[in-house]
Amino acid sequence: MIEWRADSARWEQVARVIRKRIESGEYPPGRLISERGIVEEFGIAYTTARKVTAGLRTEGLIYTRPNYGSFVGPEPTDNE
Amino acid sequence: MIEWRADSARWEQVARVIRKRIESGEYPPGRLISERGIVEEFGIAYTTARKVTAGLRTEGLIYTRPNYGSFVGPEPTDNE
DNA sequence: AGATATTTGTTCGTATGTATC
DNA sequence: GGATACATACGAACAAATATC
Repeated sequence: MIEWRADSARWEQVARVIRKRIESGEYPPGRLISERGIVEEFGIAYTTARKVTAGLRTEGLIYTRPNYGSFVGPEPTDNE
Repeated sequence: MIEWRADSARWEQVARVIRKRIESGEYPPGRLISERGIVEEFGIAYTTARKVTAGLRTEGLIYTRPNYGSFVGPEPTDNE
């Protein structure tokens, strides 16, 4: 369970945890936990979980295939 | 960008802009810009954007379907 | 082809706390 | 002190695309 801190937004704190899991290899390249999964695990609202994935996406740490899922790693290109 | 004036509330100033767009036909009957869209475009807080739609709703200029969206025009009745 | 399950996408509704004028 | 505005978060409903069986 996360001990929420008052000095940063919850979505940022959750993003930090997931970022660490990616960097440590706990979340290897491939499918990421779903947004609803994040809701369940961290006990946050869906709208907040959306901000988590949006943040990680902006960082380039994950990419998202619409209506399907998010993935750890760089966005794949066409020719492959 | 809106140049905020001190003589009226921000939500009123934004409502005035949207009202003009409706009356000019720039916003035709049908779906209105979302509340979050208003937040983005005008650089105001969500709670303030809520007051904008509330005001336009009170005027009867728009109606809102909960959890779905706001629409330009009169509230539809059941029998049609 | 069709039904189903899964997942993301979008939107409004509501509440709380903080800051500023 | 009250009104206004901002930031954040939770909750809920529904839409739409995708993959699977």
